[in-house]
Amino acid sequence: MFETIEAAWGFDFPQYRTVLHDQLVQGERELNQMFRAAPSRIAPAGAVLAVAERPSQSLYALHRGWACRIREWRDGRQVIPQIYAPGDYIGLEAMLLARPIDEVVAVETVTVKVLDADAVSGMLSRPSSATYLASLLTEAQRRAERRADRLSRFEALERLAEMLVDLHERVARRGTTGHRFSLPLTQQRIADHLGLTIVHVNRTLRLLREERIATIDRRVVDIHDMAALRTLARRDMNAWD
Amino acid sequence: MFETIEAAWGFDFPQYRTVLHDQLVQGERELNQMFRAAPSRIAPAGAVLAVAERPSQSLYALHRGWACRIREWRDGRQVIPQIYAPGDYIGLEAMLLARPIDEVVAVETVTVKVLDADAVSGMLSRPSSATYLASLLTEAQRRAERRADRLSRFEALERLAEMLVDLHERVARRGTTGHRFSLPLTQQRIADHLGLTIVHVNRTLRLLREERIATIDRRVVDIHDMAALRTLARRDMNAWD
DNA sequence: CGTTCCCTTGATAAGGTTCAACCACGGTGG
DNA sequence: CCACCGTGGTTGAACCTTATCAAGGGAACG
Repeated sequence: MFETIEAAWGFDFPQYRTVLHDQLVQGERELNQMFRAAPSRIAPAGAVLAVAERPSQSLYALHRGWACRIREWRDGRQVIPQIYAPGDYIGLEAMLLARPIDEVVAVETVTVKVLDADAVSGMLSRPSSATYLASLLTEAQRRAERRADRLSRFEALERLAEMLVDLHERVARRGTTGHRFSLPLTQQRIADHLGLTIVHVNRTLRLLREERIATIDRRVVDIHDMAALRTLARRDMNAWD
Repeated sequence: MFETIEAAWGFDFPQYRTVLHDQLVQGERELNQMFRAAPSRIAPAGAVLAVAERPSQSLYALHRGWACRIREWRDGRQVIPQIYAPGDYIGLEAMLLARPIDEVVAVETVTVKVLDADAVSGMLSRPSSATYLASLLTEAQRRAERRADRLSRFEALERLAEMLVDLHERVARRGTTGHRFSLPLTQQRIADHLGLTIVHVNRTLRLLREERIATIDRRVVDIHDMAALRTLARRDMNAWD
């Protein structure tokens, strides 16, 4: 067995970590401030918040409603790499791209705060907020890798359970208590997100319903047995939780 | 059908894009310079370049040899979210994390250039290089999402073909011509990367061999029919190529 | 009151895993 | 020099999960 490189080469980590931490805290504050001052907009269900193929160096903060990022395959099928809940930032991955590869669509009426390209550019030139943006990007990457991991190892029931647990946690963090929340996604969209067919999503939902674990009816999720759902979601398996 | 938000709200994009472009070019130059001045190290096959659970705010440039990032599940199985070829940067996703979730292992003897935590911190405080680092993170995220997409839509043969095409492109970009290259990964590792079992990877490799499209023998890849391989890899399907 | 989404269900087939065994090759030690 | 061992690769058979094809059903909206 080999030593790690750091140990072998005598690296050490001084107080750098707390310096970094301070930068992040300050950067977060700055971003929050800018969003507080930013204009707020309303977009109807189906509106395209950001277009593929067109630069959009602006950044959104989703304030109310749900949105999702949609990637279209050339064969017409779609992939939904990300679902945005209230409180999420939108546009991080497209911020620096000349040509984004997918679009963001409001799945119901949403209100968003908008930082335009100049504001984003300004943030990138301040060390604290640039570092904070980088940390948000890191987090986004981590999310993408979690999704990849689940797609490679989880089967349908587990994927669905994981999605519901995740979404519930995200809406719960914003204050909604209880085990019911609205989720304005069609089964087709859920299938596109989980890498399944709509038929199989439907059957899997029936399973959850029959086992009295959770139901999705007319865009409303009801979690009846959170413990069972979490077990299915295998929150104990991953390395990160 | 709805207009896009930008159109509806009258956004426009001025010369910001070229400003961004200049920043990126300069940032890339700066990072290259720092790596040129950075110390070079050799690590043997099996060496752990970065440890999970321990902060490692340093950045590596893989100069020679292959490495891969390994994430361990609590049930003992492993996932390989990324394979590093010569020329790749290592440690981007862990750069800002207090607690990385996976480790990077050299799969053969490697030489790497190392930027320590202070150097990274310094880059983050310069707008141009901070922006460039952010763009590298964006690219990393994109790669992760590509992987997720393939896992959700490709079957075994296509995944394997895609991997071979991708790796070939990456070694070819560094000057190696021809359709043969060394790939020091066991079938188990390939399986962990593609989300398959070792048994099925083996069978799929046999298929590629029987069809005279490609062979992997004793850690050496031979691509006999690049056109067929690219067709299998469905490079025409994605939105981004 | 018809049209249009979206959801639901059955039958069948394809793709992948699991289990179990065997093979090949490169050490290592007697 | 050869027997032994461990790692990694190979193959078969049974089974399981999911896709595909096809058809119907129900609710919302003009």
